[in-house]
Amino acid sequence: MKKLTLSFYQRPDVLKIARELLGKVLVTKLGPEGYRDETSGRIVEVEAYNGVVDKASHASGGRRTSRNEVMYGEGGISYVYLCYGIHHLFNVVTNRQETPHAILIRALEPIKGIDVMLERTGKKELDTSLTKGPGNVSKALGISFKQHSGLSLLSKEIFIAEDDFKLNKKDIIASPRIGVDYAGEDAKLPYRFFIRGNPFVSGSRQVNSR
DNA sequence: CATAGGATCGCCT
DNA sequence: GGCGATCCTATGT
Repeated sequence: MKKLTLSFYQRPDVLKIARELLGKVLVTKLGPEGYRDETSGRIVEVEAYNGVVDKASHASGGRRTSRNEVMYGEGGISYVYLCYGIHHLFNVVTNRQETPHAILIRALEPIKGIDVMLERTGKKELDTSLTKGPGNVSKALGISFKQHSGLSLLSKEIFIAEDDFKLNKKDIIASPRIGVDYAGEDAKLPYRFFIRGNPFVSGSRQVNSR
């Protein structure tokens, strides 16, 4: 496995990067047990947020607050925030400084540390709900907004790597993003990408466009 | 200072 | 498919 480099994250096309994140492996090594608490999973569902011109983005219209400030940083860091008072949502910041592109990681297929993930989520056995949906992803991997927002994705605590897994382009499906109805016309943009037929993909409809 | 609402989830019917 | 949980953040006075 090799870590993705800054040059991967700092490219200008957030849609392309989002597609390329499918099949990569998100790894966290967090908690008191250090490396023993390693958890990882293959990314099977993402959503791209295209900066200031995207009404669904927290950075829409150049909005800049203490919460979303890290979106304006260099590509290759995390943006984690609290949603509905309960869920921590993990994003990858892309592009260069001052261009607030981000990609929400919505679902993983668990690879390592399933026992640790079960412990963190209070579940008894592995089923697809363990890492299906962005709230569950963060919970299983131990990611929280206070501790992990703005962290470098080249750090040893949180990073994304690639192994020899290959994904056929035909198995990538695009659809509108979920839960962004407030964004008007932009809610219809096909900025959600997922791996066809993967059981960990969230949502009831696996709508096909592309 | 007060208030409304959210890039969700899981349980209920 | 409907709804309550739960709390931080943004915004307005």
